[in-house]
Amino acid sequence: MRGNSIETVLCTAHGRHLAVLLVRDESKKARDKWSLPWAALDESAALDDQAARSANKAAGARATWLVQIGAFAEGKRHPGKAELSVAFVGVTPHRAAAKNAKWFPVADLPPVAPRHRAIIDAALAQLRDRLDRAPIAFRLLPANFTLGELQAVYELLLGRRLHKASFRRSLTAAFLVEPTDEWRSEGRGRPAQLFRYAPRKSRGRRGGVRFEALRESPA
Amino acid sequence: MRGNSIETVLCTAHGRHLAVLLVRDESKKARDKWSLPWAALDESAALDDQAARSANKAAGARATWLVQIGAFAEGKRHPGKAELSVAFVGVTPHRAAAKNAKWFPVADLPPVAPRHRAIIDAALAQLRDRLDRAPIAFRLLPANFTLGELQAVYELLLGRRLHKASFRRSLTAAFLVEPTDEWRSEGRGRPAQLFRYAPRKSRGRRGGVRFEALRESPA
DNA sequence: TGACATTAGTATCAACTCGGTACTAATTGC
DNA sequence: GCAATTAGTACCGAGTTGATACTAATGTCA
Repeated sequence: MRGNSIETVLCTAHGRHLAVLLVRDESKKARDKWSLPWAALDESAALDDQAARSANKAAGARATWLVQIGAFAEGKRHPGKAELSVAFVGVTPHRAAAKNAKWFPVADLPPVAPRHRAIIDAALAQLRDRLDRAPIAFRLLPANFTLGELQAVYELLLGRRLHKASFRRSLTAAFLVEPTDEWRSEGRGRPAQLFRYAPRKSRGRRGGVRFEALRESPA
Repeated sequence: MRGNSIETVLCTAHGRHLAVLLVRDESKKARDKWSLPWAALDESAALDDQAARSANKAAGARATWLVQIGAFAEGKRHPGKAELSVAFVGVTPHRAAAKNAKWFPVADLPPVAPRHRAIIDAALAQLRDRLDRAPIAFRLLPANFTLGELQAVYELLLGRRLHKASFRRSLTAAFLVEPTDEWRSEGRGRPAQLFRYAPRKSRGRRGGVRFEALRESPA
């Protein structure tokens, strides 16, 4: 193959782990058994649509959020020997994977082709980076969720604990969720109210400039 | 041409305008005279290096910050008929453009190929989006700059006025700049002290989650 | 030369925000 | 009923924000 390919890093929250969907690569033997879902690039269709279709086929579920993260050329050992790989990252609520596919916790991935490894790393970095600009955490959860679950997803992706009262104050102040009249009893303890993602747009951004993030990667 | 291409959106601050570098497309006649700097993709070199070289050649100046923004396939009328365009956005302090190249204010761009138009729009959106995560404003300015100039760049890119005292408080609290012993007298008014970008890294991010940005594009 | 306009930079303060601690609420298990 | 457990809230001190108003240093022009 001398053309381009399209690959999708589909992520979900699986208990206390963030998981990535990999598919069994039937064309190979013992090593490199797993790879990202990929397909040869079809010049006649939009990139987004191809990625969505590819994710849907591999996971058996629609990606509830999906965005392109870029083109990758390095790491020659691409499964299909594509010159250029256009990569996407997406999320979906957790459910069982389709045939020949499996969710792997990101901390415990099997070996994959070097270019796929680079794509996965970039995808996870983007997921963290865009967490406060795109509704990633909300799309990772089912339509109705408890605020505890939402906070757990944020903590999972950010890798640090958050203050419960502050988290809820900010959330309600942003008018991003609204309560349903359902409650979920999870064994012991008081039942939690279910919420749904229902953002109300605001006009224009307020507030000052936040420089703190610049101290992390001051290239 | 049936391969891939690489294009660079190089930006600078030109007075009160944000400007993009376009090059004269010699192969065409009256219409579509201008296009983004682009080159056929060379499979043997890293994407970043090719983009840096291309920007350097077109502007006659090094891009002080450069990052890939993705692959573009839509808008068939690419100047070189490339199947896929890998696009980069970069910034550079303002200086005169090289031969056959010209800085255009973003509000007053000449007609370009549809794919190039899409790339420019995406590049500017990324610039705004990454302003608080990458040192874009600092790289847009010369090595030494006044805090007034820095604030003006932020206001230009954000499209809104900022509060002077708050801006400076946040900036010094983030340990991103340090004063030089130079002062610049800009005609009338008190001279301004020159600063340089000299970030001191911090360990780990603090603070809660900011949901506000989610209310802008609640897809 | 001195008032004045102009731009740089700082001080003060009230309102707001954040995060720690400790509380109340509703459920299960014994 | 009572302890244990999880959900959700109240309070409060510390820190941050942004409006206003101030001081500082220069050029301009009478």
